[in-house]
Amino acid sequence: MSRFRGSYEYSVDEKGRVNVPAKFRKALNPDADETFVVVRAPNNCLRAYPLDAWSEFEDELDARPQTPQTLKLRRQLYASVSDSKLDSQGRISLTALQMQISGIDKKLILVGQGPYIELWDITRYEEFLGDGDDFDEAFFQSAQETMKK
Amino acid sequence: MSRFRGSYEYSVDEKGRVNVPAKFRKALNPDADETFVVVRAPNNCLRAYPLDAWSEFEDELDARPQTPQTLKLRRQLYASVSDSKLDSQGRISLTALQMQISGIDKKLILVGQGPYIELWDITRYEEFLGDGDDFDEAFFQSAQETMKK
DNA sequence: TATTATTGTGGGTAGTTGTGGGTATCCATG
DNA sequence: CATGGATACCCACAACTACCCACAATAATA
Repeated sequence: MSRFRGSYEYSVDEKGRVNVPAKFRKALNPDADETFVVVRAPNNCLRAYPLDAWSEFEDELDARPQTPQTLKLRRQLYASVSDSKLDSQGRISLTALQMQISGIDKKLILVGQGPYIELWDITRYEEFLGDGDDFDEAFFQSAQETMKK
Repeated sequence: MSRFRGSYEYSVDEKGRVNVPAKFRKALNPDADETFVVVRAPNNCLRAYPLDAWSEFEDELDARPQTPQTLKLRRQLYASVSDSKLDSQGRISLTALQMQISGIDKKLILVGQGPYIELWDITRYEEFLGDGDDFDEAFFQSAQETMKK
């Protein structure tokens, strides 16, 4: 399974193309067929899933009972989904909608989050993390959770 | 499992490379693929986990339900994460962000902490420890906590 | 204490990667 | 069929990374 770690600050060109860091490309599972699925995620950022991981998620989504909630979620999710194969220079491209939602226009940051990558407009990212430096607090809380096992 | 003991005072070069003490390299689990995952830790220091140990933690993190809280924690954690394979001279490299957070610029100390290594700017480390020698107190307090369980 | 081997430090260099453009091809539309 | 817009492909330059080698410092051995 693909695992992404580290954060990289890049830029989108005027055609909506984003370079995927070489490290991420190397970490990409061959089953993913060089393809990322980009989708909207909470806090107005984007996520890029390797195709194979996304397919699994889709299967799981299909299996859910069709309640009004899941139906709504499916519609909202799929509205923003695009799949994008790495081009010959190792880039993927974002749709206009995705750029609009995420506020990405020039500088962005790609953050490896284990099984997927998050894409943020650089300004929004710093704002999100900068809201009070409660890192230490969060850390100890998490450590506690882990220990519960 | 890897076990690191002892502390070593080294220096970062202008490219952000840090030598890993020979003793630590020998203690590294072969499963770690010569790779350390460096991440921010409490008190503005850094931790280096062997890849295999870090992966276990990631699996546990992935298994958690995606609530706003866990998402934020993940982001805070991953914001500073990098993975770094030992180069041909047995060094790992720190990112600009990691050096900024930890204040490491020239001299640093690597402290073996059992399953992981802590990296401190040498000045901050001495300040942190120097704030009153409360070793005895800490020793007895911690021993008591352990007994409670 | 002398000798040798190992380990830490500091660059230099070649290859890879990121950025920005240009050009061709395809598709929808008039 | 012609036109405009979008997409994919290709190339060139700049920047960076990883690799290599040399030297210094330390530790180990006799």
